[in-house]
Amino acid sequence: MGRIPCCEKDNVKRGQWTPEEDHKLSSYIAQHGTRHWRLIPKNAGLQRCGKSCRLRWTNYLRPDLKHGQFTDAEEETIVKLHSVFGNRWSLISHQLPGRTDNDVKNHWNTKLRKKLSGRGIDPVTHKPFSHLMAEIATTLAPPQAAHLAEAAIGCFKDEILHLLNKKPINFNIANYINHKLEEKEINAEKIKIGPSKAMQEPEMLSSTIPWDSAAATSASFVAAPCNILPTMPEFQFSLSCFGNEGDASPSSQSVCTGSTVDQLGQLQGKLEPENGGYFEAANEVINASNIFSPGCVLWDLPDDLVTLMV
DNA sequence: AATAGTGACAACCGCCGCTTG
DNA sequence: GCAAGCGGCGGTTGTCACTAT
Repeated sequence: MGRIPCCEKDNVKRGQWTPEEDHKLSSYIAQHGTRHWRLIPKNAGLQRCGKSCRLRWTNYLRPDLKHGQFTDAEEETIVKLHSVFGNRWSLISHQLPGRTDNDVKNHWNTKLRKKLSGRGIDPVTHKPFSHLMAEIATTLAPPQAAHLAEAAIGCFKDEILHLLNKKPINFNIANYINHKLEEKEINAEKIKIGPSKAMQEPEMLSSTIPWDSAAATSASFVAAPCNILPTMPEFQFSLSCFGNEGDASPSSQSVCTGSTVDQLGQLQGKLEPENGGYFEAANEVINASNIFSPGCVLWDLPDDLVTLMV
């Protein structure tokens, strides 16, 4: 036996509120207050459910509400509080005068979540994606870790997709390698770049001139075969930078397949680019100079996962 | 110009816990 | 102590405007 509904569904209006309805509700509440929501629509002459009236009032009509854009400070507060309270929107909104739980929730779901993802941070745990993967790798035995990692990637699929689609970083490996072959001197530090920097300055990665080591911190990479790959004269990865400083630990090796960039040849075999020569060059550079340090991981995603994502 | 896709926001739904009789 | 009712909450869906194709 369920609960008795708070109003008779057949006799109530639903959907968008009209200005007239807003006026009726506001006027009534100004005179009588907000006690007994069940009685308010009846007394105010509204064909609405009491619950609907309450929502309309608390989320929109209340005079103390702010209706404009969220400020940077407000966003920062939301992110901080969300890292502590999770989806306790009411709790969070109480710290933001003039904002309702619905406002905060909507803003989080439409903007902040993606913003965090764009920075390589899992919006649920507020940890860098690479940390989560590394945790999985270090806490579980390889078979379970691989399984869980696949599940995790499934969970992060939207975020990863967002990164790949919205913030693509086309790393022109050919130009980079050519440049490095000329230099004959590779410093692993030079290929480490902080994710935020990378997001801000993607051209650093596509430039024929390698990025500035001054910008280097550390990073892990997710590599998925780009669908433009076969058509490009140069081999390209679609790379997304994850992680923060300190990520470059051996434990952050790929838990999907156990492959690191040392196994680029395998990746080559999988992808079968027409320009395999670049892989030879890549391996040469890698072997000679440790271009990708062990901590810099190419996530060699299983084909079915890639298919899912792409 | 038409259509599809996306983002932002508003509103609804169902569950839960507290209050009240 | 118990059940009904209410208000609050978080998740989900609907709607509209704007943008891209």
